[in-house]
Amino acid sequence: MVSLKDIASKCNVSVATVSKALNDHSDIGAETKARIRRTARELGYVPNAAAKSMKTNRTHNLGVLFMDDANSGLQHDFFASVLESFKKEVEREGYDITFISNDRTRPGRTSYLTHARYRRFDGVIIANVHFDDPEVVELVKSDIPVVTIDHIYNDTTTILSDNVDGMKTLVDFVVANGHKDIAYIHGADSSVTRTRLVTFNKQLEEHGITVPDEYIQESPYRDTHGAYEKTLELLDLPNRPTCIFYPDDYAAYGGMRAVMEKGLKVPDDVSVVGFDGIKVARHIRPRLTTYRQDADGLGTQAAKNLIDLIERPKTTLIKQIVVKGKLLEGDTLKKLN
Amino acid sequence: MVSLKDIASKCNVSVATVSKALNDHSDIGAETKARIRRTARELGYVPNAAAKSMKTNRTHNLGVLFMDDANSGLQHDFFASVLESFKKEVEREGYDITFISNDRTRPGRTSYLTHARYRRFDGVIIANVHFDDPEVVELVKSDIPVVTIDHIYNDTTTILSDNVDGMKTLVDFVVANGHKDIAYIHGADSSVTRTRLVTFNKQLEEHGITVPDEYIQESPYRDTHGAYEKTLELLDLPNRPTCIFYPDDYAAYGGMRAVMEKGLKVPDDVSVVGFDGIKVARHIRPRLTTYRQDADGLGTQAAKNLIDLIERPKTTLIKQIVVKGKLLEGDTLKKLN
DNA sequence: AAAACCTACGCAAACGTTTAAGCTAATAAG
DNA sequence: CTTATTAGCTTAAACGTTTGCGTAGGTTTT
Repeated sequence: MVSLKDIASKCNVSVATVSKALNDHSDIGAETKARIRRTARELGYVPNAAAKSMKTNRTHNLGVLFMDDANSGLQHDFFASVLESFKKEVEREGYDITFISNDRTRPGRTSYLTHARYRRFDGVIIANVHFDDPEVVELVKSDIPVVTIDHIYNDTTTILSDNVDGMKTLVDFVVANGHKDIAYIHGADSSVTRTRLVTFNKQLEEHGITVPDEYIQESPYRDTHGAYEKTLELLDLPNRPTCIFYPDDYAAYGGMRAVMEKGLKVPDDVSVVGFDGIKVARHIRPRLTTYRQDADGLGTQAAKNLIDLIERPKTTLIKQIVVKGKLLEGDTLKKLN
Repeated sequence: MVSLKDIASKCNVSVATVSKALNDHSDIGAETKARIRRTARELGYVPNAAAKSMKTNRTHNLGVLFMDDANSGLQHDFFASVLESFKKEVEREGYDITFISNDRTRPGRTSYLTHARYRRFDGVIIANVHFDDPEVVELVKSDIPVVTIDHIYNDTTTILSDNVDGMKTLVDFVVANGHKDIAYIHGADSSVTRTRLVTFNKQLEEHGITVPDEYIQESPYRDTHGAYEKTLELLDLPNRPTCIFYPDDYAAYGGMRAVMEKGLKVPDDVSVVGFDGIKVARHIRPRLTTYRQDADGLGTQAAKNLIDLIERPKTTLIKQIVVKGKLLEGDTLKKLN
C-alpha cells in the first residue's frame, strides 16, 4: 500500500507537505500541490481510514443496532426500508455504516457499547431493539451520539412514526365507511403499541362507538400464525366484528387466511386493516387497506439528525421528530353505507 | 478514552507489558497479568480497532457490495436473507460488516476498490451487482479476498444458487402434474437467466415437449408490472398456456393479478410458478408454488469461504459452491391428471 | 535600509497499538 | 562456583496520518 511517505520521497518534500497538499491546506504552493496530487494519483494512493481516525478522532463510520423479537433482522421490511434510506443519506455525507453485532449468545462477545467504542463509531442509530435492555440503555446513556427510531428516551433524539395520526386516520376511515363493530388485535406491549391502542379507543369514543372487551386481543408483531388464531376466536364471537385491525401487515395476512378458512370473504363478510404498508403488499390482490409508515422519511430524518448531532454538537438540539405516514386504500375494507 | 498507557502507568509497568498481558502472551508473569487485566476492567478499557489494525494489517471488517437493477437495496428479500445469514456467520468469527457505498451519482465518490482499500476491508462479498461493471471487475481482480454470489469469475470463489436443479425440479414437477403448454417469462439477460432458460428448454425437451416461441417472454426481475403485461399477452394467445413460469415470486404476483383481471382463476384456469421463495409468500393465500433458494445456505457458505480465504490463504482453494434449494408446493399449480 | 510581514515549506510530536530484540535477575546445569 | 538457561519485563521502532510551531527567504511597508 502506498502511503504519504512514498509520495513524499518521490516528490522530494516532507510527509507533512504531502498531507497538507492533499488536504488542500492554504500554506502549500500551487505548483507543489499540483505535483503532489499528480504523483498521488499516479501511485494509486488511497488514504488509510484507520490512521486518519487516530489523529482526528473521527471514523466517519456509524453503528447500526437492530434486533426484533422475531429475529427477522434484515428481513424486516420496515426496518430494511428505514435502513436503506438512512444508508443512502449518510453515504451522501461521506459516512459508512457498520452493524453492531447483536448475537447475544456468542461466547466472548462484548456489549453493544463496547463494540461501538471498539470501532469508535461517530454515532449510532438504534431501531427495533428491546429498548429497556440494560445494554441498550447503557449505549443510549453513553457519550456517543445516538438517534433512536420509534422509542423515546430522555436526552436522545428520536424519530417517530406518527402512530397517533396513523391510528386516527384508520379509525376515521373505517368509521366513515359505516363500520361500528371494530376489533383490534394489537401487538405485544411497547410504547408504540400503547400509543396505538390508546388512540384506537379514544378515536372510537370520539365517534361515539364503544368497543367490547373481547374485541381487543393481543398477538405479537409479524406473527401470522398468532393473528390467524386470534382472528378465528374473533370470528366465533356471537357478535362478530365487521372489521378487524391488525398490528402489522403480516399479521393481517394471517387474519385474512383465517377469514377465508372459515368460508368467509374479505371484505364482503369481514374487513381487514393492516399497519405498515410493506412493499410487497402493493403487488398482491386483494390489496390490503393499511397505513403506510414513511420508512424513507424516518431513515432520512434519522440520518440528517445524527449527522447534525455529530458535526454540530453545540448547535444541535435533542429533538423528537414525528414523521407522518399515509392511508393506503386497498380492497380489504367494505363500504357499509 | 482509556488506553494501554493509562493502564500501564496505573500498574507501574510498560505499555508493552500491558499489551502482552491483555493478549495473553506467555512471557508475562501470572500475577502481573491478573493485575493488569483487573485494572483494565476497572478502568473500562476498550481496545482501539484503528490502532490495532495499523499494526496488524487486519481490520476484521468485511465489505458488502450490493446493488440490483431495481435499486431495491436492502429491500430485496433474497439478498436480505443472504446478507442476514452472512452477517450472523461472520459475527461468530469476530468480523463486522460495512457496506461499500454504491451511490454512483455522489460527487467526489470513490470507486468500489478505493472504498474497500480506504477501509482496509479484510475481504468483500459481492452480490447482485452488474458483474460486468468495470468497477466491479477492478475490485474482483484486486488482491482483496472476494466471494461472489451467483456469478462466476475466474479466480474468485463463488457461491451459486443451484439454478439448474431449481429449473429442472420445477419443470419435472409441472410436467408430472400433466402440463404440456408451459410458458416462461424469464428475467433480463444475465448468467443466471441464461442458465435457467437453457435448463427450461432442455428439460422440457427431455419430456418430449416443445415450446412455441411466443411462450418465451422477457420481463425484468422483480417487476410486477412488466410481468403483468407479459402475462396479459400470453393469456390472449389462441393457444393459451396452462402454466406460466416467472423469473421470481414478485413477478409471479404480477402475473396472478393479470390472470384475475382477465376473469380467470389461479390455478383452475392458469397455473403460476415462481422462483425464489420469498418469506412473505408463505403467509399469503393462495400459496405460491415456487422454488425456494437456500438464501441462508448461500450466506453461510459465503461467510465461511471468505473467512477461510482471509485466514488461511495458503491452504484455501478457489471454489465454486453450488447450494441447492427446494421445491415449495403451494396452491397455484393445478393437477391436470 | 531597517523593520515588519508573507509565503511555502520542514520538524517533530502525537494518536494507540504490536512486536522483535535486549536486558536483568533468578534458577538450573555442569 | 562458574556458566548456560529461563522467566519476566522494558526499550524502541513502527504502522500512516495530522497539525502546531519554527524558519528561511522573499516582499512589502516605513
